[in-house]
Amino acid sequence: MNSKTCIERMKARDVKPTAVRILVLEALLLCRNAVSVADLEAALVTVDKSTIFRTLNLFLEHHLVHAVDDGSGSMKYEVCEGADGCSLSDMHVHFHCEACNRTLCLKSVHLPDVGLPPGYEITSANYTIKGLCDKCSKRRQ
Amino acid sequence: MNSKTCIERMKARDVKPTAVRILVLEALLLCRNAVSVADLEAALVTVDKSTIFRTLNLFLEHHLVHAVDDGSGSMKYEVCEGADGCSLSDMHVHFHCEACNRTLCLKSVHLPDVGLPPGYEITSANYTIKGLCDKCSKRRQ
DNA sequence: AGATTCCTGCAACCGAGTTGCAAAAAAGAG
DNA sequence: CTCTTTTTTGCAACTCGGTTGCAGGAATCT
Repeated sequence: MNSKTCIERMKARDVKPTAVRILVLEALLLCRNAVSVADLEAALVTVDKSTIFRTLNLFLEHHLVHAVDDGSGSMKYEVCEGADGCSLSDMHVHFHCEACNRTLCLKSVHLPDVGLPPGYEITSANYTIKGLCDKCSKRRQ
Repeated sequence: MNSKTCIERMKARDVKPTAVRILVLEALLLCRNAVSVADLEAALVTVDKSTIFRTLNLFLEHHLVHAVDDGSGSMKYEVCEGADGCSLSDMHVHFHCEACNRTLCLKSVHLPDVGLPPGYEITSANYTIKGLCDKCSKRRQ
């Protein structure tokens, strides 16, 4: 259904749209939150773990997705929204729920700009907050 | 030399100061930056890896140290500065240099407060910036 | 001293991520 | 269309950070 937009996204970033890559990108677009390789493995039973890894790394290099380290032990991936990949200022804060193990995108909260000392070069940044999401904090009481 | 302050710190947080724990805490206090278990293992050749882990986890529970996930693949640890452990507002931004693999504490840059949606409970937060530190960015040119 | 509890070292294990290699698929040449 | 070359994929084996079970040792208590 949205395989067309998938293919277009890939072509726009110089990624050859193979069958597996379309499956991976579709799966990524389907989930609203940041997902792990294990999540993708479960969703795409026919595709091998190493292939998913290599595909995600390819997507990362071509700025189709970005990686979110939520401190859960496994990296999460998310499709870039900007037309030209994600710039740092487009990146948002993530919330990792320690109860349900989901990583939610707080898209409204952009990464606050911090003044780095001179000479420092930024390549990426990650602001992740851990705790309980609204659903889990309610359930606990 | 500062083993006395080590013992005091532990007692203040209800941690029995054993020989190994003093060694670990001393080593942590010695380094100005956040260090990994591997770093501590190298510094304390007589102490087993699993013991260092368990010691750090004990320290974490008792708020003697806090963990910094710098996205390098190995967790880093740092002694809490506040008298009463680290509150969230005392936490600072970290910079991980991808060239020299050090994790520097930008102690002057406190974690910017973000407005979370209602119902969310925070237990910890991590803001890590990756890139090149001043020394490595100079060396590259 | 003897019993109990806590701490530590060792070895084995787990899971995320990576790599080498060969088979399969796609692209290109004639 | 067929043969060759390149790219992609699956499999298995591996690395490494982190964890766990267990037994020996140290400390604490009576």
